[in-house]
Amino acid sequence: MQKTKRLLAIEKLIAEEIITSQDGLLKKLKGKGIICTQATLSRNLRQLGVSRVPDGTGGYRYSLTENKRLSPDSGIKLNIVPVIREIVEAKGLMVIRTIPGNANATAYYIDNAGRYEIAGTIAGDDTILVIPRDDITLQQVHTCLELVLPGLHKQIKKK
Amino acid sequence: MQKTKRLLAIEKLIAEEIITSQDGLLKKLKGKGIICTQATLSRNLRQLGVSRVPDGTGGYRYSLTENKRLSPDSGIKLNIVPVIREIVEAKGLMVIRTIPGNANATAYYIDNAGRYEIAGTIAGDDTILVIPRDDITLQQVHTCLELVLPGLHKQIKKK
DNA sequence: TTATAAAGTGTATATATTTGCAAAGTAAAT
DNA sequence: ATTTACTTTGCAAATATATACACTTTATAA
Repeated sequence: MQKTKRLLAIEKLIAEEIITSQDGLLKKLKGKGIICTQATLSRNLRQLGVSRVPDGTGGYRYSLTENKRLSPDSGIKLNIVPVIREIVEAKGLMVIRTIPGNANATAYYIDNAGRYEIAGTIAGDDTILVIPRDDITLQQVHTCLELVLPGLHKQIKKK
Repeated sequence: MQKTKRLLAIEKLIAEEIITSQDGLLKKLKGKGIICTQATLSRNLRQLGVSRVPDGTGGYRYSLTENKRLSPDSGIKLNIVPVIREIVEAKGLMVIRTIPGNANATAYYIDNAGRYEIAGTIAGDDTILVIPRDDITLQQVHTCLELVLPGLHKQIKKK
C-alpha cells in the first residue's frame, strides 16, 4: 500500500531528523522517492498524531507523540505480524487470533502504539479483543493496525 | 506587568479549556478583559512552548508541555515567592538567595517548570545557582522566572 | 528626572496549513 | 470482469499562523 509506506517514512523522518515545515518534509520524502503534495502531508500528519512544537530557540518543529518518541526500532514491528492467524469482526469489535501464548505480547504492543482509534484491548492466551472507540469504523481500525504492524494485511485472511 | 498577566491567562485557558485556534484564544481572552492581537498571541504561544496537537477526532488543539500539564494549581506559585530574598547575577549565571532551608524546594520548583531558558539549577541550603543556556540573556531568565513565580519582581531587590 | 537601550505591540503582509471538491485509485461483492 | 462503495489524492481556494517594520511602552543607567 502506497499510503502506509509514506506514513511510516514520515514517522521515521520526524523521529530522526528535525522537520520544521510540511514543505521541508515534502522535499525529504522526495529524496527518498516518495512523491506527494503538501496537502496530503497535512492530512497524514494529523492522522499520525504529529504535533508542532516550539523548539525553544524561536522556531518550530514537528514531533511524534510521547509513545512513539521512545523506540524508533522499526525492526521489531515486522516480527510480530507472523504470530497473527486470523481477524474476526463482531458487534463492532475486532477479535484477533494469534498462535498460542502470543496474545498478550501482541496486545501490549498494540496498546503501546498509542492509537486514538483503539479504546483498549483485552488479551487471553491466543485471542485479543480490540475495542474501537465510538464512531470509529472497523475499516479505520484495520488501517490503524496496518500502521502499528506493517505488513499485517498480507498475513491475514479476514472474516 | 501587562504581558505576564496575559501569558498566565493563556496558560490557564489552555490547561482548562479546549483552544483550537489563536483567534479562538483571542476571544476567550477578550472575555476576561485581556485585549491583544492574533500576532501577539502567535509570539506568546511560542514563548510559552505551547504546541498544536491533533485531538484524534479530526481537529487540532493547543497543548501545554508535559511539565505544565500536570498541576494547574495556580495557588502554590505565589507562596514560594516570599522565601526569596535576593537575586545576584555573576558571570552570566544567576544566584538566588532564599530564607534558610528553602533553596532546594524552590530550585525543584524552578526545575519542574520545564523552561527552555534554564539549563539547570544547583541548590544548597539558602542559595540557588541558576544556569541559563547558551545565548540566553539574564534578562530573558528574569522574564522566565517571573512566569514561573509570578510576583517575583515585586519581592526582590536585584543586584 | 532625563536620556538611552531594550522589549512589546499592532498593522499589514507573507508564509504555512487546512479543506471542499472532483478525479483517480482500491477493495469487496456480484 | 463489472459494479458499487469507500479511500486517497491533487488542485485551488480558504483559513490560520508567523513576521517585517514602525511605533509605543517599559526598563536601565546616568
